[in-house]
Amino acid sequence: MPELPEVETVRRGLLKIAKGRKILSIDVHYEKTITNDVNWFKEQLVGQTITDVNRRGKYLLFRFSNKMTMVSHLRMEGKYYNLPEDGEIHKHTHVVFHLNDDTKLCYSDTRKFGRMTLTETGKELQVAGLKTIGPEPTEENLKTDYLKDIMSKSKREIKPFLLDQSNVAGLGNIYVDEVLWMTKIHPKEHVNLVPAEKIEDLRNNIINELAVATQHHGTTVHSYTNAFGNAGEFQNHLHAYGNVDKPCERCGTTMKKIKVAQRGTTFCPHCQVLTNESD
DNA sequence: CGTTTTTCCTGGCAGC
DNA sequence: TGCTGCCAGGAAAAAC
Repeated sequence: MPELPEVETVRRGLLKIAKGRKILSIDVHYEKTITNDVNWFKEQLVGQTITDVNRRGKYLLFRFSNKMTMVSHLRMEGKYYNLPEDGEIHKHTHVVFHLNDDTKLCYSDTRKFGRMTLTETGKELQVAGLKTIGPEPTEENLKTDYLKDIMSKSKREIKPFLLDQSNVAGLGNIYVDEVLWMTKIHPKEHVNLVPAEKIEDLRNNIINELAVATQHHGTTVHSYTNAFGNAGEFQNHLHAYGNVDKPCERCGTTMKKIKVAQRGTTFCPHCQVLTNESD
């Protein structure tokens, strides 16, 4: 499930194989992937050149020469891959962009959750999701005071709070479990009860963890072939996610898996304790 | 308005 | 073997 480090890895791959290429035609095999009218989508993009690919949170932003932007979200299993023009597309390929260098850029998505939305460049922040997106998890954009402020105003459990992209952009199930383990916060802790010094710690851990995971090209959970974002090996550096029944790397206590807000959640029951249990 | 629940999907796997 | 049922999960939409 691609989170910020994986999406950033995909973006860098796309720059190499798509930037500067012109779209000759587009095949759409599953119309719901495109949230616009499909014919309008094709009319706008055929003949245009991909000038750049940017990212905001987990959203990819394809820039085109006609001042249009395609917002692409991979959700659970969306992936881009490229083939020679005469190559056979894989199962679950929903959109194919035929490019002017005798290749095609393919989008496949087993669970069909991913979406593409075309909009005028400059108006992409009006697209659902981007309209309410929170700050990027970087030194410059994610300030401790901001986190302290929004956390003081909410009584939600911290796991769904951090998964909510309107609070902080880019975190998903894997990295939320990681940063909560690092910061020693129980995933069900209510955010208004987290002490100030832990909020600063949490903020630093979020920024650092996502940056380091990006350096490792992200985490590969399932192995895919011919898809970007599958080169990552950060799964070898995870401390919580996927470590159920293993000893905590800090204290040796057996890691537990529970459900928090409908999400599978792995944590250390010794290091990560609820406030009302410890006092 | 803030928060929780439901919905969208398919492959994989447990259980019979 | 083949069937049923359940699970995984990001975020929009609906419900509360």
